[in-house]
Formats: sequence, structure tokens, C-alpha cells
Amino acid sequence: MIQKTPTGTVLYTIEQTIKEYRKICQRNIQKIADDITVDQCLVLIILNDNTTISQIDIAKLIFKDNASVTRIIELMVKKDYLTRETDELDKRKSKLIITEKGKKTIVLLAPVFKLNRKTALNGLSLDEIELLDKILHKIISNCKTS
Amino acid sequence: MIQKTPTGTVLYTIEQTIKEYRKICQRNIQKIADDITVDQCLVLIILNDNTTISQIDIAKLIFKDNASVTRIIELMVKKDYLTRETDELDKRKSKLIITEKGKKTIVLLAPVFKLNRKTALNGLSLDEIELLDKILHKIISNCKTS
DNA sequence: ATTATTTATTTGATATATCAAGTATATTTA
DNA sequence: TAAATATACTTGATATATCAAATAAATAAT
Repeated sequence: MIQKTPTGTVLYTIEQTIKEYRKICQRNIQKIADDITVDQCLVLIILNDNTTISQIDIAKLIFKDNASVTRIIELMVKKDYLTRETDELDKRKSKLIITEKGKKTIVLLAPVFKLNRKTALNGLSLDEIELLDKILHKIISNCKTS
Repeated sequence: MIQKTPTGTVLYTIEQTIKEYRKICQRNIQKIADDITVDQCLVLIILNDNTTISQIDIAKLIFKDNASVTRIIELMVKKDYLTRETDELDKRKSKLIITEKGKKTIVLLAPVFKLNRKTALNGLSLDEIELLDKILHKIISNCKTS
């Protein structure tokens, strides 16, 4: 199954790629805040841009299960990056509010995320990146409609 | 840089792609054996092709941590896909032997893996797949040397 | 208004990811 | 050959992934 041709291996290369990328992300993030993970950072940035977003929509944005998002947020509350209140308009929902610590962290994180992307995509042309994106979306659509 | 999602660039699309692919893999595998995971299947197939491989080398092949491999194998022994013996030539190592149940499963799995790949890569030309592979390896190398 | 259904989130169980520290054996060095 | 180092693997702690089942609140149907 692990063959030499890209046809047999490219899907594993995709997995390898994202793992290597997450490694440099985590490394660079830890220089700034050593009690936060890549996924927690993503949630923080999403909440910063969408203050009223629901957990379900967060899950969709970062391709995670609702259960995972619940637990990620739980830890972020514990670490004082977020506070959580019941939404009075719809009591099933939570209002997630970024704390001062969270806000400070976001300011520090922005350049790190930019650098991570720049590092990973270094030497690739815009055309190549667009093509990569196109091919990946084709694979996603193949999997979803199967 | 392509902003498909608030957080996102093509690097998140890579993550999404592998998640969708793993989903169809798991779905198709479960039709055949409902007590085995995608990762356990990979280990099984690797052991089938390399009967004397060490856990460390398995880890390298599937881009996993040694600790993860230890636990994956533990579960496979528990489920009677493998047996484990101490290697008498080097007592630090384990000899991993595929059981009858494991062998039967491999036979059933081979066409499933083929189908999974075919489904995911459907409609992509060989050129596109080779280009995808090339770009991904460039990203991996960017991350590793950073 | 009561019941049925849907929606948002949580919880439990199990698997994997990652790092660091630990154990046992093997190999190298002094 | 004893001590130092390296190797193969395990274990512990914490985070995330996934599915299924459970809550609880909102909405739709009767």
C-alpha cells in the first residue's frame, strides 16, 4: 500500500505535510505563550473576528467535532483565555468572551501565524498555491460525495 | 494568500482534506472489520510487507510518535490482530507477528485501500497528482529546515 | 397548550498525538 | 571490564478526535 508512485503515497504525504506544519506552528507559538496550543489559538482568533459565533460554527470553521470544541473551550476557560456565560436570548448557547489575557495573546500571535504561513509556503508561486488549493478541494469533494 | 475561511489559508485546506479522506477510509474499513481503525490497518499492512520491522521504523513510515505506535500495537494485540514476543537477538525489541485473524483482515483490506485512493483521487490527472506531491514535499522541507 | 422534533451543547468511552521521563538492553569508550 | 552513552520501547500526563448517547432549550406540529 505504501507505494513509490505519488498515486499510492500522495494521501500520506498530505498527512505528513500537515503534521510538519503543526509542529512549526506549535514551536513558534510556545515562544510567545507556553500554555496554549495551536487549536486553542485558532479558536481565539476566530472569536476575535466573530464575537457572537456559536460553538457549532467554530467547529465547522476549524473542521472539528462539536465535542472537541467543547473541550478546547473548557481548557481555555480554565487557563483564563475566555469566560463563558449563558446566552440569555437562546439558553442552549454560550456567550464566549475573550479575557484580557486572551486579548494580549492575540496581539502577540498575529505575526506568528503570518510567519508560520510564510515559512511553510516559502518558494511557492501564487499559481502553485492556487493549484494546490484547487486540487485539495477536488479531493475533499470526491470524499464528501462518495 | 487564499482566505477561504477566517483563519484560513491553503494550510487549513490540507488539514480538511486529510480529515475527509480519513473519514471515508474509516467508513469503508468498518464495512469489513468493525473493531479496527485506519491507523491499525496501516500497521497491519506495513507488518505484512516487512515482517521484521521495528516499532521505531513503523513510526517513521506512518509519521507517528513511538509512544503512539506502542499503544496502537497494544490494542492490536488485545484484539488478536497481532502477537508480540521479545526478540531474542536484541531483547530491547519486540517481534510482531500477524495472527490468523490479522491475515484474513489484510486480504479483505487490500481492495478497500485501493478503492479509497481511487475515490479520493477521482478526476485528477497523473500530472496533477505529481504536482500535488511535489508542492507538498516542498512545504514539508520548508517546515523541516525552518 | 401539549407533544414531537430540532438544535446547541455536554458527557462518556475509546483512540491517537506529543512531550518528557523511565526502564532495560546493547554498544562504545576510557 | 567498568562506566558512559545510545537504542528500543514503555509509561504518565495532557490535548485532541470521533461516535453515540444524554440534556436542555427552542421550534414546529397536532
